Amino acid sequence: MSREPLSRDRILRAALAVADDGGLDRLTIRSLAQQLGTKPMSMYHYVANKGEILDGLVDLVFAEIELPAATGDWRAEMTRRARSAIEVLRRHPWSIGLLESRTTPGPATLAHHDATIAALRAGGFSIVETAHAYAVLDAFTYGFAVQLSSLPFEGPDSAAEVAESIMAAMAGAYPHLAEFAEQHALQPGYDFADEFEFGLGLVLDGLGRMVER
Amino acid sequence: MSREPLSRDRILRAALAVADDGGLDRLTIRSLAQQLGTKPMSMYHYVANKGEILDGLVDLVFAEIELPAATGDWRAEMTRRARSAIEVLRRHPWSIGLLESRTTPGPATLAHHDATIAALRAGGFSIVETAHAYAVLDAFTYGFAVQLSSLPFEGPDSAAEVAESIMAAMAGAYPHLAEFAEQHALQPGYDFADEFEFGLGLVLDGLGRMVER
DNA sequence: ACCTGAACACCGTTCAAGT
DNA sequence: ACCTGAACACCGTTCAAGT
Repeated sequence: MSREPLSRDRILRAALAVADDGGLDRLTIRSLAQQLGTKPMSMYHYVANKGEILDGLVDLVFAEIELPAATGDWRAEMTRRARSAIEVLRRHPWSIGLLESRTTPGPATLAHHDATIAALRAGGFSIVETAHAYAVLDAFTYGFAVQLSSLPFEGPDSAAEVAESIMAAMAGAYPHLAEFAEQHALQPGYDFADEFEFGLGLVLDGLGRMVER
Repeated sequence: MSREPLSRDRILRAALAVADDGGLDRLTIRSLAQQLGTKPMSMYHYVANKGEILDGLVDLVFAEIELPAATGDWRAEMTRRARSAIEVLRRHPWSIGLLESRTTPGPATLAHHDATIAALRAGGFSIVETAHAYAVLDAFTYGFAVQLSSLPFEGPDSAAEVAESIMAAMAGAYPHLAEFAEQHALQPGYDFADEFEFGLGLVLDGLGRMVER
């Protein structure tokens, strides 16, 4: 089928595709080789081991996040960056668990850090303030992505069904949780993703106060 | 060696010990059996599969986090809870990647959620405000734990050495990142963990403003 | 009832061999 | 130079058998 020669790039793009539609568990050297129309061992000419593929994937995901610009309007740029990051992590939920375990940053990852620092500095943040801002922004954004990905339900329909049954057993032992679920989280219009804008606004407001005083 | 009979509890405690000193990769059914002085298949009388062991581990970790009390002083209770969570996650870094992938909460997990909601409600938070607060607090706390665990270095000594060499290659391509690292992150007294209190304070201040107005 | 040996269908990776 | 078959040391889990 695929007659173009193997390459590190082609391997990584195929790995991204496999992970996107089967999750990280489905991504094995063997399945990857099959998807590429080669044999497992062929790939070891382009990557040292599976870890290097995972590192490459993390960098591919980072590359999809919009880079902030050093315009001086740090709030607009950080908002755009955070929203883009959440979108990208929703698109590649399998990557969330990976970002934490891989400690060898690739070029796109480094470029992303560089652009973010540049945008904050251009907005008037000192180096110490930049450190504060970066830590709290990324902790919030990344943590929110984790929460989103670990919600037990996908659609708003299944949510109610799944939870309703748990609820009955729960009401006695966990009254506050039960009340919260019934009156809020299980209501028709509820979407946890909406909490992102509140939290992001809260963090950005706090940072605004930090630099103004 | 160990003559006390096998039990779900004994299996989970052993699994926690294995994960604590070898990481999650080292925790296999086979290694666990050996640690317990039994054979792999014996454990299937107490747990359905490995996933159930992982679910149990997550609940054991949750059980270690201090429960907030419904005293009305929500800020003190949320501070205590967040600090405790970070401590616990540092003690069991392997669990961080697990919390996200396991979607069947155990009793300690549910009790934790219940107590947190109760503490916020007792502090005067409406249900909607509780949802806001819980989302942003947990996103920040959990995300910060992830950042901490993915730092490439442990001690403050190795930090400089590891990074110094990267820095040289980096300075050209990523000038802002290089400047930031040199002038801040690689300075002797720097400890990323210190950013936690800043971020937590920022989030709590924001929540305080939300409930006061 | 509780435990376990053998076996199955998988992994990532090494090593020696093909073209 | 690029690719690959066979093999090794692992996995989690099923199934049938032991006590």
